[in-house]
Amino acid sequence: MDAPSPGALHEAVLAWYDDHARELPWRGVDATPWSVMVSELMLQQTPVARVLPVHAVWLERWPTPADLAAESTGEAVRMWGRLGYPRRALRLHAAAVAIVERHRGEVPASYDDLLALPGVGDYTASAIASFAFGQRHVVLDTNVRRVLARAVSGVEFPATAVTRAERDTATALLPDDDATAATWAVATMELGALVCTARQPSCDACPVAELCAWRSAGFPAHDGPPRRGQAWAGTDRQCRGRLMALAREAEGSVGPTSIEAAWAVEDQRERCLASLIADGLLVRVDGGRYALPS
DNA sequence: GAGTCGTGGAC
DNA sequence: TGTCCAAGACT
Repeated sequence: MDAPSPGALHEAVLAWYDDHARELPWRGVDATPWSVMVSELMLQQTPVARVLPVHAVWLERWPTPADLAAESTGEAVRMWGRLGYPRRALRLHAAAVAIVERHRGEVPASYDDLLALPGVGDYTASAIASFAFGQRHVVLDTNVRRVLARAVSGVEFPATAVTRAERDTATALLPDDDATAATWAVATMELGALVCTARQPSCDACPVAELCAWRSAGFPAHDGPPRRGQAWAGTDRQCRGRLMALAREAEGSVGPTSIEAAWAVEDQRERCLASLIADGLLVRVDGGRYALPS
């Protein structure tokens, strides 16, 4: 079956979004470019439900980039809590510093300026420019990629990495005017997050089911390389996570007894401590103790 | 371009 | 129960 027409897709998805969009703090009337930016960094590889409480605490405490920039990186890491990938907290802090230094404390509106900030890649720069500033950008996150793969290309999952053809498809579907393009971006993301989900899509509730190329093809199963899962038990990531949890929860520094109890394998433990220090997530203090950077 | 980097909920 | 996966970035 041919790919659905852009006009039909737009109408169906935008109408659905108008009725089904979640009310999220970074979408509210009091959202700021900074609150949008904080949400985007937190949402990288992290579900909305877990971001909500941390985002609220962060914006209460650091309502502007300058407020965060004035803090220690260790405090940012501590307040990141258990969101995961704590280097994002460092990058957000570094981005706040850069915003103060280069942009007079205001989150920049241009894609290029955003892309130059730490922790901001193509997706995040496009998302901030689109959601916070109402600009027209291709916003290709995992949700949008899956929606387009199914509805337009007729396959269950997109390729591992973004392809040229995929970006061309998304570009061709982008509405012409800024405001509609921005709503289209958030609407397709929402559709992927709530309806066109990875494992059990709710096609019965999908506004584009009648237009969907994957559905009309009979839901062919994924035909690419196996999507490998992420190993966890016994990995450096697990070890680093344990060590960071110790440091976050400590009043001051953490001593060797706690550290050795947290991870028994010595060479791996030492390697991870070294990598955490290299990342700027930990510092070594006197007496073989470790702490969040002050 | 493939590996690495946390965490926890859902099924 | 173990597997999958969640608004990616960086090297």
